[in-house]
Amino acid sequence: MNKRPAIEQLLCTLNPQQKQAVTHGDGPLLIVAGAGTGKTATLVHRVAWQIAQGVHPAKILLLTFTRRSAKEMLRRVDGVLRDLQNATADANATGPNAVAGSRVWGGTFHAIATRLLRRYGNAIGLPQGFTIHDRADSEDLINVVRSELRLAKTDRRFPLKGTCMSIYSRCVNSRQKLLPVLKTVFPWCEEWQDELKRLFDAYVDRKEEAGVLDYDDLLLFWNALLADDEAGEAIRRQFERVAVDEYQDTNSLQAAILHGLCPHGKGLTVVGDDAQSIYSFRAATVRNILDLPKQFPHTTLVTLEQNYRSTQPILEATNRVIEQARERFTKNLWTTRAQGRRPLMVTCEDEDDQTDFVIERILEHRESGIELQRQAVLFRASHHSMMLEAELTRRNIPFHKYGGLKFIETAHIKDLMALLRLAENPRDVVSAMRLLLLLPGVGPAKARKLVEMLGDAAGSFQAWKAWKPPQASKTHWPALLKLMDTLAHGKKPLPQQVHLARVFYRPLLEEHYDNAAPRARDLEQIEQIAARYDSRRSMLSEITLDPPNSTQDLAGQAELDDDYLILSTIHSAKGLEWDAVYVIHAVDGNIPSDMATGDSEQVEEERRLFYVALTRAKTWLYVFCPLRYYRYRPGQHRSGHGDSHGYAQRTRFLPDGILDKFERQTSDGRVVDGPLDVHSAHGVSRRPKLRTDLTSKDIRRSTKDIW
DNA sequence: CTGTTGAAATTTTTT
DNA sequence: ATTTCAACAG
Repeated sequence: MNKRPAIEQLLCTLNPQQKQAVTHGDGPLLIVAGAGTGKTATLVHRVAWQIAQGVHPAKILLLTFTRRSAKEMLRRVDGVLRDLQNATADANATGPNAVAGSRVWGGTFHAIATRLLRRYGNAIGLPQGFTIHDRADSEDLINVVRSELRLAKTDRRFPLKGTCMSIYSRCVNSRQKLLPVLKTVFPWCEEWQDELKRLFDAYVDRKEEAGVLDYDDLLLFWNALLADDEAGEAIRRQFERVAVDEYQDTNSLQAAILHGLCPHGKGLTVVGDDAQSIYSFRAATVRNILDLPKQFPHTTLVTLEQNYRSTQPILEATNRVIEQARERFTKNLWTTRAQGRRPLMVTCEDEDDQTDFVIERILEHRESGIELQRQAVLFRASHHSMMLEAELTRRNIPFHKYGGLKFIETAHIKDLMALLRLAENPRDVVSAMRLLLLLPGVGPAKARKLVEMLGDAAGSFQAWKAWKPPQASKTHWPALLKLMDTLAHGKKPLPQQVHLARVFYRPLLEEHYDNAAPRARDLEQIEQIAARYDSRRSMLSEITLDPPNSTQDLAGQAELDDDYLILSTIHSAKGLEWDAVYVIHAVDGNIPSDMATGDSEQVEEERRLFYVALTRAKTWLYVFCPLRYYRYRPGQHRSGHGDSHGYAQRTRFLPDGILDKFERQTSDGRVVDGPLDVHSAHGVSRRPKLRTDLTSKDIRRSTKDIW
């Protein structure tokens, strides 16, 4: 087995720290990797190196934060392996392609959990065909229980379903009891402790009866599986090596799973950056990464500090931002990309101004050779990009938005999915209720009755044959019976099943929603992509675990050769990089979000979030601060604009002391030198009009008149 | 029992 | 602006 030359070749592109990480043996390894330090490359090479050392690919598990990064990593692992094989081909050292055929296991915790539970689930009494509830479904089910327990109408207001779900989820993911969770995270719900307990008990029972798992269950059951003597052992044997990306954003339950996978840390590699932990709202805890060496005493620590992404001026600015953090982060990022401009802080008059300026700059950069795909606009909350989206659409600039409301979460898609899911799992009460309530003349009472009938008949839709539908659903009902009968057999090819469901649903769609036509087109898209899945079951789980962001996303390759701009929430931008990055709405109240200024822990997380946004930039970085925000006061008539507005403050994460790391401009192109005067942006002549005829301000004015 | 209407409360980030 | 809840008409 003489693979030395090829491997040496593989390693020569790495710096000494990266090399150390890649060639580390099988003791527990913690890689603390600052932003842009080649963390993905290191992880990919490590996997390749392990395979070259004789570990079978199928025995390597790669846990990533998103499906997107899983795909990217697997692609790159394949690439490196191919290189390796080509290099060793003549030495005939690789043997009969042990490698090319079988792939590394890769995916999110939830996706991997699903695969393992389908395979080993019966060891802990899980039905083969369990369906998965997304967040909204889980809330619906908890709402059913909530009203059954008559918690909905108490004299004092009981927490809403979303809040209940958050509390439950927090308990599961942080592996804490209800009371401490209430005390620390939901203090205003503390008085409901007993009721919440009853609620959660009943909720768990209902999931069990329905043969359904929610997101939290996927982790919970995976963890339970590892505790099972036989199944746990089988899984541990299956994975000799486990690597986890973005470890700073894992929670206690996920840490427990890792412990179950690698009881003594053998074969475990963990990568992360404590300065980039931004998911505490999902019960992620930075303690996981900080305490790993305590958990596994023999842990080797490797720190990556050489940044390959950004220019020196950008790094200087971002380093200053994170230095302000209450907890000190010891890494000091440096780069050899010395040349480059300081990041630009642009003070705009208002959001319209910001929109115009951002678009103008994007087009300029594109003209100078940076295609749209290599540019991204980042923002704190999904709706912050609404005006920009409207303007981009108007100007026919293609864009792709990540984060925010998912296409899959729209009502009509959920309706169709509920129908398919009920066929897959007739015990899925939430799906059944959703479907039945669509029928005219059927309300909660009749729907509940029908669900009960279905349950008594052990999920056979024959049970509905005898039921007499209300007048309004005379035609729908027989059609539904026929449809469910066909789908339940599951004999027909999947695209045809979706087609039948779609045809049945069409009239209901028109009855329930105003704009039926575009919605119907979305459903056609679903039918189109159905052919890509092996089975209805895998289609349903994959779509709930990896929700496509848009129909374009679903369509997949079709759009790929077109160039499009990236819009993304900062959270969704994690781990990615672009040549030009525009951070918009960098104003107190947005960054940090008003919702998160309660305690300093939260503010610190918002700071890291801002840091994540800034460190996405390779060459060009823009930060925008609109000064004036229009206030929407319902009831008060607004004539024209400017009469009801407020002034915003630049984000507190860019205090005066670090502004020298930025170039500063107002949106009319003037460079500002002295301390920023809030009013300096006013009354100055506007810069020349853009190449298009109207500015967004004109548009906004015209839409105001319609209201 | 269903479907509609109006008033009141809430308003982020995601697997 | 959207979601939730209670009250009322059919």
